[in-house]
Amino acid sequence: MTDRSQMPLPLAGAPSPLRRPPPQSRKELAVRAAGLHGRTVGEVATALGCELPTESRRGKGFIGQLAERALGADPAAGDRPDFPDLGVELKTIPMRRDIPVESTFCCSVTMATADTQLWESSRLRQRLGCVLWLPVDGVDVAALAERRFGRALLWEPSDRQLAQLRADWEDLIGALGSGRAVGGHEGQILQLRPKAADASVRTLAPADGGAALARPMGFYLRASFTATILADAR
DNA sequence: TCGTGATCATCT
DNA sequence: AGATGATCACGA
Repeated sequence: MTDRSQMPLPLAGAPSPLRRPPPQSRKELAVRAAGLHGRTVGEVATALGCELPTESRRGKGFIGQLAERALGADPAAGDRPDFPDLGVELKTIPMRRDIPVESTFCCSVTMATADTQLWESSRLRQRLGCVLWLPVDGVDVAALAERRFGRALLWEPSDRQLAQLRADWEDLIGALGSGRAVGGHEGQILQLRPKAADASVRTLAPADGGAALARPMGFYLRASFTATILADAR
């Protein structure tokens, strides 16, 4: 049997950006991710034939999508995990001296049904079942191409972490479900923030006695929580 | 248009 | 400086 995952990465100059085949197991995924350790964004982009964004403002999400290609994530996963067959979600995380710099977007909130959702079947619960964290160093030190992949961590939340997540989720979704506006200051390890193309976007959400238009929101993990996850593994 | 990939930029 | 709210790119 041919193991395509062990084939050398293609050279630059390919007609279109390449994507590696999906990994067949979590083990294989972990091995691939380990292979990125120490490589720069520029090296990996060249190997896959990806062009680097020219302005930093235009580069949002680039490293995440590059990592998806390098590891063989399913581009059509939609709101399923990035590796649907493995139940694994991929998150690149910008680091500064071993500390996460930013919060981590997890998923959007279906505002209209915020009053009837349950934790166990929630989008957040599904997406955080197993996460491959891929640190990327040099966020404020190096140009995009010089930033370097760190040591990946395949993580499943502990019972305690799951309880923390659930408690925050229930508080936050409960507030939305009751028609209350929620800002980023609420939640111990999770937060709700606006998530839309711009500040004018509105969607239908529960309101006192009915429904009203509100800003679409997304769940984010606070950087302080992500720091504990990554620190536990070191 | 929505959801996912995040980072940017302003305010405190 | 850190955190919150705003914004940019892409694919289905």
